[in-house]
Parts: sequence; structure tokens; C-alpha cells
Amino acid sequence: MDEKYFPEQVEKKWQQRWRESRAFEASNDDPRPKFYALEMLPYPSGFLHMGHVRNYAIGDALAWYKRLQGFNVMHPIGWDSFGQPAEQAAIKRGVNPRDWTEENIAHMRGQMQRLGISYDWSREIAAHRPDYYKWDQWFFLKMYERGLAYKKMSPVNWCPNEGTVLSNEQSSGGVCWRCGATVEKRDLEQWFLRITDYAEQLVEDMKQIEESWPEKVLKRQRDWVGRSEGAFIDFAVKDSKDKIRVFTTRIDTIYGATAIVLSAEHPLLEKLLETSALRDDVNRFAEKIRNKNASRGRAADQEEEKQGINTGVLAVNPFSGETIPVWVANYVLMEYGTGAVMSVPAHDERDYEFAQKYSLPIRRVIERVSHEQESIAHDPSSEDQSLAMQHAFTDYGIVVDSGEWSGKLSTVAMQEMAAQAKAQGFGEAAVTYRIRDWGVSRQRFWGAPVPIVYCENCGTVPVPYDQLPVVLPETAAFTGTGESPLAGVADFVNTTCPKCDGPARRDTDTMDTFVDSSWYFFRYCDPRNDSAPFDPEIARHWTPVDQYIGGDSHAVMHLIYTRFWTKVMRDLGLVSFDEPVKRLLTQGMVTNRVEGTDEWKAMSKSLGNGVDPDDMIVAFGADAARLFVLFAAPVENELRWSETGVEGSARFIRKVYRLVYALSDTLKRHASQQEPERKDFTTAALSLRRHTHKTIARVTNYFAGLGLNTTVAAEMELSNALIDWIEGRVKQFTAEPGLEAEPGFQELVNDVRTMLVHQQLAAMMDWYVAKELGKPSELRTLEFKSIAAEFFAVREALEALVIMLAPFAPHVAEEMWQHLGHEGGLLKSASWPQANAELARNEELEIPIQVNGKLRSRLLAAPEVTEEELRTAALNDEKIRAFIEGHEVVKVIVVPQRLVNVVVK
RNA sequence: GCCGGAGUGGCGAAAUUGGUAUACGCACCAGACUCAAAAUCUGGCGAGGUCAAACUCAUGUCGGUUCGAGUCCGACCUCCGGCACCA
Repeated sequence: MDEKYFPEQVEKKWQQRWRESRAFEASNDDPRPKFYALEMLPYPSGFLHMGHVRNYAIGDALAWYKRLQGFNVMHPIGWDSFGQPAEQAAIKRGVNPRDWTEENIAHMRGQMQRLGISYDWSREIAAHRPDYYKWDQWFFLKMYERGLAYKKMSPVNWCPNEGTVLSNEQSSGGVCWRCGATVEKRDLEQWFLRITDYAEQLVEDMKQIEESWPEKVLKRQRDWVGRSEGAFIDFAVKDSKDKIRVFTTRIDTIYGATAIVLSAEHPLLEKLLETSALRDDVNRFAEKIRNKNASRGRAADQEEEKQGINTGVLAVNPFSGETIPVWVANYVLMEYGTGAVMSVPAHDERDYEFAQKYSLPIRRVIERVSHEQESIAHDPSSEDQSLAMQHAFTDYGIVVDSGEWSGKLSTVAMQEMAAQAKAQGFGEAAVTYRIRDWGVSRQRFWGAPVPIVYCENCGTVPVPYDQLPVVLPETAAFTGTGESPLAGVADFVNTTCPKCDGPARRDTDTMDTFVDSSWYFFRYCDPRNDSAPFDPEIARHWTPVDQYIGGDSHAVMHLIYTRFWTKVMRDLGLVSFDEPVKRLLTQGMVTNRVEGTDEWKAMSKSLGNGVDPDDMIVAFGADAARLFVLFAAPVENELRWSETGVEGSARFIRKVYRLVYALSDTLKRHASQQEPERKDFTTAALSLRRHTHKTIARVTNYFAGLGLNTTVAAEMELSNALIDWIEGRVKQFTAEPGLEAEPGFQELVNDVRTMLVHQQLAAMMDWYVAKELGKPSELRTLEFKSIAAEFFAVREALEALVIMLAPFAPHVAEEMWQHLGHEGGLLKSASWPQANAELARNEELEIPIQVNGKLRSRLLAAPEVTEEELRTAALNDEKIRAFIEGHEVVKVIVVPQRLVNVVVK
């Protein structure tokens, strides 16, 4: 151990030792309880950014903590290495996507190792390697067998300028993200996974995780699934056998329906119009709306004015028998429900707006449940009138003017009406979902090929399992024309049919990269298995994931896909639970000031406010950078970057390092090896131990809730307390008369806090011990046992501090641990310190005394003090007497061990 | 518009969940050391008030509950996220 702290030396040294000793490789057979700590696997863009550093620092702190607590910790990492950037690099610069990806992985792996994250590198995986994506294909085939993977025509986003397909994200707002051209819809045959089959479970199973996943993530998933309870109702078309099925969540308002409104894409529309005189006008209108819908997609960010047209067709309300007109309008979406709605202007805002514009009747059939206040001085009819004029009344209430249901509560009517619809065969209670099946086909090269073959004779044929993987060719022509580059690789496309051996063509699309990340953390359990995606027995040992950590940008996509995938795996018999992740933490963003402004924004190249982790490692060390990231803000908050903040963390590390350096030799010489008996501890030693054990309890408690910032703060407090304590002891030692003359000691006393005189501090302690013990026993101020006990307390504090620092600054913690006398052992085999409640207990309590709730005095009391004693002491307190003099004491509130409040009049 | 979350010093934030508000750190000011700077150390640091105290006021605003409210209840204001014609 150097006198001075050089992070680059310390960090290199321990990184090497960890690597050589395979310190963080987790065994599947370890008998200790397991803990699976997981961070979201990165896309290998080439460079780690601060968001990654934060993510991994959090995960690593937890992994270290659990390891020190005696858990068998698995902390793996891998690469989400399929995806568009590699292909873009190929198109733009002609590099091979595989080479580009491998180089990026190599560089980022180096960065992670320089950060000293305690990953189990033996379990590293990468999605682009055939031994991984083979299992993507395997899962695809399993789903195909079960009808969970199917092919259908579907519109995709198409940029006419670049001649390429875009994802929904890349065509946000209806324009191409690169060239700004208006995106068109094109119909393509695409593969879908039937996530809608699991819609109900995706909502229902949230109950299993609602305590341990962030509410905002659950909420977004709930919104995304969009579960909605209501009813289907069939309206018969007048003079026809056709029926129009609508979905409504407010069947109780059905007597207020004054029209049926269809979406422009409604399949029945054409047939209905056959007999209509308005046919041409309606068709022209519907065509216009369809075109508009197609070109803008669903991403339109502005609500359009409602437009509609009467078809001239009439429909019959099955409840009232009333005949109402059928309209077509732009505000009804084909994608949701049945693409047709009953329009109830009195009780739906959209219908109200529509009815106003086209002068449709507005009929009120729900009244507010009356409150006493409402009956005052208002003419009810005029109030109704004004209400109806301005708004739809969308609350539940009492059904009126609705035949036999009049006078019933909405909630009651809804149930009874749905039951009647069912009994009479014109409808039923129903649940609809907003979520739609997951389109996984991508017309791209850099992904897992879809393992399907098309044969002229046999049609669509799945590739047999024993022919997996369908290997991606070495390279292809990256023209960027929009068709999958695989289509141009003749060797790949042309194959023979597995069934009939005749000529066949392969599917040339690849799978969405979210497929890779839907199950990757199961692969970590058994990463080299070549006969299954993983051994269910081994996975049973490790999964579900105990703690998952990542950004909330994946709140919907990845985290809903992986929940879906887990349920499919459960149904395949691979796992035995519903939810893959027990606890989820979504960390906040890392932001930095945008130069020349007061704005804090996420670090990015384009804003020029990025900070390179490597620069921080060089300047301050990985330990200081990691410590800062965890200390500066609660993990779920935004983290504002501050270089002076990192300096502060480095300062703290240096302080502790010097303390260990200054004291370790002395501790080796003088500290008792065994824990001394209680009577041998001086009062001073006990007060230090109290601080140590209180801190252990606090830190352990904070860690349980992932309050990492307060954990670090508590550790800083302990180090401050230890320094204060040493200063106090040195001053006391040297206060003996005559010592002023001893050479160097006056400077020592003055300088003890500067920590510039370590050797002198150690020498002084040695000298002092010798001097004390050299005295005749009656003149000694301290006995040998007490000295040994006092140094024991110091060592206890330092060791606890070093162990508790390991999750935040592991390299320097290892260095200090070794220097504290644990040569040859690694910190990972140390044990997390145990808080001793007896030792943590205060000798004396400081009890605040209030008069009428305002703090007026304090008094010191023993922890055993009774309520009565506290009350008496408070009333006799000099300051308190001044306050209560001349007033009547009404009441004295005593909170045991806590506080006294004197209430006066 | 709807649904969430949050408002505490100059800044990031603490507060054992109703009991001493502002821990810990950053920035800043003064001092020590230094030829000087850096580093390090010491002291100060919510506002008002005072030589110093005492004391008064402060957790977005206004009310309420309570002996006691940053914390609980009601109304409002502001900011940040998500969704957005979902029937």
C-alpha cells in the first residue's frame, strides 16, 4: 500500500486479481441461497455512456452487498448485438456488420472491466452469435406449432424517398426520421406473435409484482394493454339481414343512442351502401378518410376536427326498437373494438361534439344521483338545459327515459342489460384490449432469420429443429433499398423443402431484436447449453430474477415482451412461474448542463454535453466515478453531472485511505485480536463502537430499500466521527503536563486532522503505549487491556467502513482490506458486519422539551428514564419554568425516550 | 383533455413514516500552511434580528385535524412525465 492513493495502480491491480482468480463466477451448485442481480443488457454501440455507468454501478453495489451477506450471487452481462446501427454502418461505410459489432463489444467489454464491475464473464452472451439466435428460432418454431406465431398481411411504414421500411418509432409523426418525407402505408406479409392471447394475464398477473415494480411502469403497461370492460351489441340493419356489432362500455346509455357511427374502413360499409341513394357521396368521403388514415398512420399527434356523413342506412336499437341513422365518421377507429360505435351525444364527449356539428338529436338518459345541495334555488329544467348545451354528462347515475330500466342505477342497468342482450341473442358482456399482436418481421439483414421455408408444393414449412440454426450469411448487398438484403443472397434463399425435398425459398426477413432480449436472462443460467435454450433445472435454481435494473424507456416494449415470453415458456413447461422479475428498479437519467444555458438535459453527442466514462476513470478513478454516481442522487431520480462532485467523492476515498494507511500498523501491534470484555472498554471506546454499530444498522437498512445515496452519507458520517474521535484521543494523550516539550508532538496535535503526519501518529501511539505501560500501575491512566480494547474499537470501525464501502468503491476497499491485515484474502469472502443493538444503544438521550409545540429546551436522560421522571425533569427545567410561569399547565405530553411537550394556557 | 409523480437552503438532497426541519455532499465566504498556486486543514453558511444572545419567521399557496404537521385531510398553484378521438 502506497502512502498516497493512486487509483490507476490500485484499480489495475485488483481487476487483474479478480480476473485471475475468477472471483465473480457463480457456481450453479453453490449451496448458499442464490441472488440474481441483473442489469439490462446493452446494445454494443461502441461506447459506454454515463447512463450505462449508472445502471451498472447500481447493479454492482447490490451484487456486492448480497455477496457480502453470504448469498451466491449471479451477476451476468451480455450484448443485445443485433439491430439497425450495425446495418447502417454497413450501408454507409461498407463495413461488415459482424466485424463492426465484434469490435464494439471488445471495446465496451474493456470499459466495463476498467470500471471494475463484478460480472461473471464466463456467462457472457451475444445475440448475434448462432449459438444464441438458434434458440430465438427454436422458440419461434415452438410458437408456430402452438399457433402463437402466424403470418398475415399488414400495413408497414414506407418511406417513398428512401425506398425503405421504417419501424413505428422511425416514422413518428408520419414523417421519415432521416429525410422528413411523408411516410406511406404499404401492405406486406408479416409474422406476428399472439401476445393478445396473453392480454388478460398481462394485466391480471400484475398483482404478483405490484409491490415491487415501480407504479409508473405498471401504469404504462396497464394503459398499453388497454383492458376495457363493456358489451357487444348487435344493431339490425333495417330492411336487411345484416347486423352492425358495436362495442360499448356504457350500455346503460343505449336508450340515448341517436346514431350508429362506422369507421371508414368498416368491412360492412360497402355492402350496406348497395341500396343507398347516397352511395357515391359516402364512398368518396370514406375513401378520403381512409387515405388520410393510411398516410398519417396512428402516430398523428393532432386531433382532427370530426367529420362524418350520413349513409342513408337505418339501424334498429335492439332495446328500444327505435330506428336510428348509420353514419360514417373519421373519429371511429377500425383498430379498436368493432370499428363501429353507438353514438350517445348526451353522455359521450366525442359523440356530443359530433352531434353538435351535424345537428343530431341529443337525448339525456342518465341523471346525476341527487345531492342535497343541488336542489337549492335552481330551476332543474334550465340547469339541465345548460348542462346539455355545453357538455356530455359522462358520470354514472340514474337511468331515465329508458323503458323498464328507468330509475335504476347505471351500474345495475349495465349488468342487467348485458344479461338481457345475451339471453335474447343480440349481444353479450365483453372485454376488449387495446394491445395488438406483436409484429416481429423485419426486412433487414442483421437479425435472426425467420426459420421458415416456402415450398411450391407444401406451402409454408417450418425448418426442422435439427436443422437449426438457420445461419445468417457472412454478408449481403447492403443497398438500403428496403427489401431484406437476405433476398439478394441466392445461397441463402434457395433451399430444398424439408418435407418433399423439392425446390423452396427461405423466408428472407429477420426477427425483431426485442425477441433476443425477451429471454436472454434465462440463457445466462446455462449459457453454453447446445441442446436447449437452457436446462429447466438450472433455470429453476436461478430464476426469477431477484432484482432487475434499467432505464424506464423500456417500461412498455421490452418489459411487456419479456413478461409475455415468460408466460409462453411457462406454457411450454420450461419455467414454473408467471413473472420473470421479482423486483424492478428504473433508474433516473444522467443529465448535464448544456453549455451556455441553464438547462439540464440527457447527455448526448448532438448537445455536446456528454461525459466520457474513460475520461473520468483517468482523472479520478473508477471508484470515485462510481461512488459519485450513487451518492449524488437517489437511484430513481435524475442525476445531474458535476465534476466537482466527483472530486468530492475522490476526496472522501482519499480520506478513508489515509486513515487506514496511518493506523493499520499501529492496529496490528496493539489492537486486541479477540473481542475484549465489556469492562475493558473505556467510555471513549464505547462511544466509538456505538457510532460504528449505529452506522452498520443504518446502512444495512438503507441497502434493503436501495437508498444508496443515504448509505454513502452514513458511511461519510462514520468516517468523520472516526477522525473526530482520533483527534480527541490524541489531544487527551498529549495533554499530560510536560509533554509539550517532547519533540514533534505539538505539531502532531495541531496537525492530527491534516493526516499529513501518519508515521508520526503511529510512532506517537507506540510511544504512548510504551510510556503508559512503563509506569507503575497506580500511575497509569490506561491499563494494557484498555489500550488493546480501544484499538480494537478503532479497527472495528475501520473494517466495517471498508466492507461497507466495497459495494461503492470495490478496488480501494480491497486495497484497504488487505492492508488491515487480511493479506491473501479477497473482500468477497468477508462478511457484512453485524449491528449489535446493545452496543448501538445510547448511553444518554437528549430529550427535546417543547412548550406548546415549540422547542424551548433539551435535557439529558438515561435510556431507562420513566415517563414520570421525564415529566418532572421537564417541568423543573430552568428555561421551561420561565416559559410556563404565569400560565396554567393544561397537559404534559411525554413520548417515552423521545420528547416532552408542555401545553399551557 | 385524461392518468400518474413531484414541489424542503445558491445546488443535489436528508428527516427512524406524526415528535429537535435542513443530515451528507457540492458551491460560496473567511482563516491556517505556502514566495505563490494547487492540495490539505479550520471556521462560517435558510431568512430576519443582535456586539453576542434571546426571540421571530421559514418545507409551493390557503384552510383543516392534532398537544405537536415537511409528513395526515380538503381546495388551489406550478413543474415534470405518460397517454391521447380506445367508444
